[in-house]
Amino acid sequence: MLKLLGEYPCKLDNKGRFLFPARMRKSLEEVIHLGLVINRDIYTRCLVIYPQPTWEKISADLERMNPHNRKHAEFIRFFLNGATELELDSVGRMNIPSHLLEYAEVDLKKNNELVLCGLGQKMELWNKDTRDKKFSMPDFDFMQLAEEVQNDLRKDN
Amino acid sequence: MLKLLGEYPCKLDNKGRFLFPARMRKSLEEVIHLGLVINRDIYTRCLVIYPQPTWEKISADLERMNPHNRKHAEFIRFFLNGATELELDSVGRMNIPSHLLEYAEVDLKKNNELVLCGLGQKMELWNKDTRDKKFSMPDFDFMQLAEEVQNDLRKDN
DNA sequence: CCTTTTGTGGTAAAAAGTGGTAAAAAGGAA
DNA sequence: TTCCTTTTTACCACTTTTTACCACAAAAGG
Repeated sequence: MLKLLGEYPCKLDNKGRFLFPARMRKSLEEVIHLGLVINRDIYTRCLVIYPQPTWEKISADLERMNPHNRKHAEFIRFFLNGATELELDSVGRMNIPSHLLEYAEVDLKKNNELVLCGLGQKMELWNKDTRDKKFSMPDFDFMQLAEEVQNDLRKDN
Repeated sequence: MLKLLGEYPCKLDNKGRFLFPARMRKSLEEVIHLGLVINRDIYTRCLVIYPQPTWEKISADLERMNPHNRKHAEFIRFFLNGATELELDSVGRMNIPSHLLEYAEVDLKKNNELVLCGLGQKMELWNKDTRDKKFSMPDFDFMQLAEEVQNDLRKDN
């Protein structure tokens, strides 16, 4: 069972290739040979990287949707359009499609610093600036968020 | 059943590695081979170190959350991103990720003194200065805090 | 058809991380 | 106190990872 954790700073090289952090590669040892899929995150301006087994679960969910329902079809279109299979080269680099980089607000000319984060079964890839800004926003109050979430859980018991 | 207690002064070496105090290592004897997880504390600028069994309980709570609820998702993101598995080397040293050190206000250049405290099932790791300051704040009145907490307990019974 | 750009793959050097050891310091026991 | 053991510190050597380049092939443009 995958339990991806932690934050790893990383960069794009001058050709825009993304060097996958060695530590995270090790956490993925068991599954990385099956390949990775990268896609837009639905809710925020970051990218999500799924190890193949996780992606399969997501695919299964999509297949349960109704392609004749307009809303569902629309969602599926948008979602699948982003998704791309990724391969690492011998040094552990990969090419991220430019439309995805744009979505994540990454502009090679301005800034090549990214952050790769573990989220259990998947990973998130952020533009460092975007992420820093997000967590330092005045309306991001983690302590309050934590309290609210804890209360939600308590109610369920 | 773990009952971690006490305060231990400790330091980072010049490469930023944290030498786990020998006494605490002994208190952890039974479980340390399973590994440790370190994370940000939710409410204050210190780090929390969980022996694996404790971490598993926390993980179980997280899994009960709803990943499609935005608040929950946000919480999970921030919480899991901080967490990192740690291993001690043969001498009992470990590498604490730099983003966590930053969170705990530890700057290797300025100050490498830390305090590790036992808290029953988990441990807290503080920057010594931060901790000293906290306990000497004019608004930190331990006796009053104690009274309030005791009263809360009485109500619950 | 030639020139320029872009995408790939590779490599050498720099930087960071890892592991070990000797000596110093601290803690305990006699 | 003094001696002995354990713990910590300060180094050093080695390995891995990352960075910065370079070279080539394919594609694009004139």
